[in-house]
Amino acid sequence: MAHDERRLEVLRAIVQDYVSTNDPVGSKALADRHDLGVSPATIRNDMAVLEEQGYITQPHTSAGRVPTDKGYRLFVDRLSSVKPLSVAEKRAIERFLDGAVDLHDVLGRTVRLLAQLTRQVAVVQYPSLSRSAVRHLEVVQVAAARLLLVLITDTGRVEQRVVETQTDVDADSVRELRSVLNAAFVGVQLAEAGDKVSDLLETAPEHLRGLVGTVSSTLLETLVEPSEDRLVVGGTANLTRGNALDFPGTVRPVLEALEEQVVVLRLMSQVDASTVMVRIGEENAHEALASASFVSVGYGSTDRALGGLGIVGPTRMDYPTNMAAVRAVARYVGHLLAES
Amino acid sequence: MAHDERRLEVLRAIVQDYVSTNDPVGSKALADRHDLGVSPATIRNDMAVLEEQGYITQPHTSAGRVPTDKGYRLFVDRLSSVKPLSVAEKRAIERFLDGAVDLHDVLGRTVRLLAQLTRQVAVVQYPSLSRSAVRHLEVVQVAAARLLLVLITDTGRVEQRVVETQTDVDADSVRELRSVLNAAFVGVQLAEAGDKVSDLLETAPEHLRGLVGTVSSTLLETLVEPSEDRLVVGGTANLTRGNALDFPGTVRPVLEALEEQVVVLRLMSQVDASTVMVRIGEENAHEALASASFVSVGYGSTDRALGGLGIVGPTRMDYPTNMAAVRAVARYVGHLLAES
DNA sequence: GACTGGCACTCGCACGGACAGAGTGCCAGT
DNA sequence: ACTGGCACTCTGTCCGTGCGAGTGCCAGTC
Repeated sequence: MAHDERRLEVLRAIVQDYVSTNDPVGSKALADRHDLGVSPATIRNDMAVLEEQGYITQPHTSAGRVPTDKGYRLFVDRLSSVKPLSVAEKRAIERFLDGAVDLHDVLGRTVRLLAQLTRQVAVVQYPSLSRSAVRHLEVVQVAAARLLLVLITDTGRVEQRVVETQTDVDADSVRELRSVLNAAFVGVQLAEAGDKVSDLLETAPEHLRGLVGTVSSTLLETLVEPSEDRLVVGGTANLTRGNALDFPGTVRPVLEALEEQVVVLRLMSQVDASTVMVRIGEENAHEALASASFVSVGYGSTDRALGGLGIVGPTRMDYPTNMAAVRAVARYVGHLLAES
Repeated sequence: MAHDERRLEVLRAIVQDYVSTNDPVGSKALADRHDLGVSPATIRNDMAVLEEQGYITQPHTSAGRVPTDKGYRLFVDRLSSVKPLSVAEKRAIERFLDGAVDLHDVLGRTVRLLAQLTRQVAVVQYPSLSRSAVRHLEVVQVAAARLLLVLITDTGRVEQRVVETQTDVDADSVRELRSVLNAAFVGVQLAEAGDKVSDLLETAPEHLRGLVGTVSSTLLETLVEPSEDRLVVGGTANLTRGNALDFPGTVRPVLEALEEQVVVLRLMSQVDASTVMVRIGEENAHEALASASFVSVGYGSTDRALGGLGIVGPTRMDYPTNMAAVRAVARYVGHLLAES
């Protein structure tokens, strides 16, 4: 029906105008700025219907309309296409990320880049341990009965734990332990390392059994602990830009949620590497983020997402552009980590 | 002179009241809340003098007085004593920090703890590389001509770099390289590692010269780079508490400075472990922090500060309590890192 | 039946005056 | 040297008014 067509067109126009002007948009302004081919009065009728359907709302009687979460949702799903980045932006991504010296540096640059491109808060998750494989295990003796265990993954993460042994350990045992561990674990996915541990306990040389047991249990702890999924946050200053309507009252709860990390990590756990995920306002199912949107995607090869990255901002954001930026950065980071 | 005595007493009272009530304080309120033994009129005279001397100021004519940076400085230097922490607080520190599994965890807990204790933004610096010694150097081959170099310090930091070698390397060379490097560097302060490198180039076996050269130069880069001084920031949500007077206009520049890190790190470079450093407002000599105070101290043993930690907040803060908290946390962190 | 122009209506907001309250500075008195 | 009293200044607030934006509705037109 031509009717519905135009109504959606009106919704699209409202979203676009509101995002760019930062002001509730009225029928007259819409008619002026867009070629809808109808008069403000007609647009008003359409708006009344859109409001009834819950796509838009007015902050107060004599103000223009503002999209609701549902309105943004429809916009993202059906009314917009991801806007390709400019060549300059692609260049910027490369220039910004090349020259990173290690994983920490890559992620630090990524979060700054993303914050700068989108002018929102950026979040980047460390490659999930459970999706990494062991590249090397190092054992360093720091005291007679204390070992430092260092785990290096193929994704560049380095985790360390101190292990207290029941008895003193000599240098030979350390050497032996190191080669036993590496022989058993190198190349193994961490998610499957649990199984290997039991194997190892049986096959390990007699005199090392105790040591291997102690060390292995620490190793397992390191992996099981899901809180070890780290998050880098940047660009929080961007929260202070924008409209008073953007966050009701204060940005405080958002800042708190970002520091909590847990909240964001939970959202992040749902990403996959092929499609950009958008969570709008109340969809986030967490009070602090009820007035925020979260745009994220997994990075890594398409068949294996190593972790996620994304942005957090007001629901009033430029979704097409931001989705493009998030996707582009994720791709580049994926390449970067794959080849290191 | 009894005069001056009382005037300082008045200043102290103003600072205390302003910090706790968040409102400019007038002569009457002062007379009511403190036993100064004189009438409001007399206090007014004292205040006029204090204002003339630049210790206090009034936001506008009919408001009470507010301390200036200079006023806070005098308060910190001469009018306050560091307030000891309650037993409960000391308990909280121990409970909070014990059970940390590695350096990252220690610093993460520290920053949360400090933010919670002081209700300000907390910053913690990673142990400075230049003040750490090598505990172990690990070389992992990740491709025919690519090595991963992992540096573990006695302070628990782990740094990694990828090294591209000119020619392919075989497993034996890697092993040899590893032992040569460890023999040369283990126990050496990183600040002095530069000297060792040239020694090593001469003493290393002929066939390893090239390899040692390439690896060493990367190693040096890692250390020279001062940007590798990392910073953990937490409790930024606390910036949104408090008075409109606290930060003129917006907290934005403060957030930006915290993300920059460089600014804070430069301030942090001046800490020592024995005395708590307080920088008030304009003293920070950086525009973004002109309305903020920075309270910091070094951690580590008293003779060797490994790094710094502190808090950033409005100049209107409870200095005695916050200084105590910063010092107490630094001590505990120092112990913790010393024994690991 | 769909669209449009016109019109009355509702609000929020900016402006301005009046007012109360807080706080000061000054002065004369003890 | 201190104090009580007093006039003064300034801000924040409340209220009434007018304006403008934007709407909803209705009668009229294609």
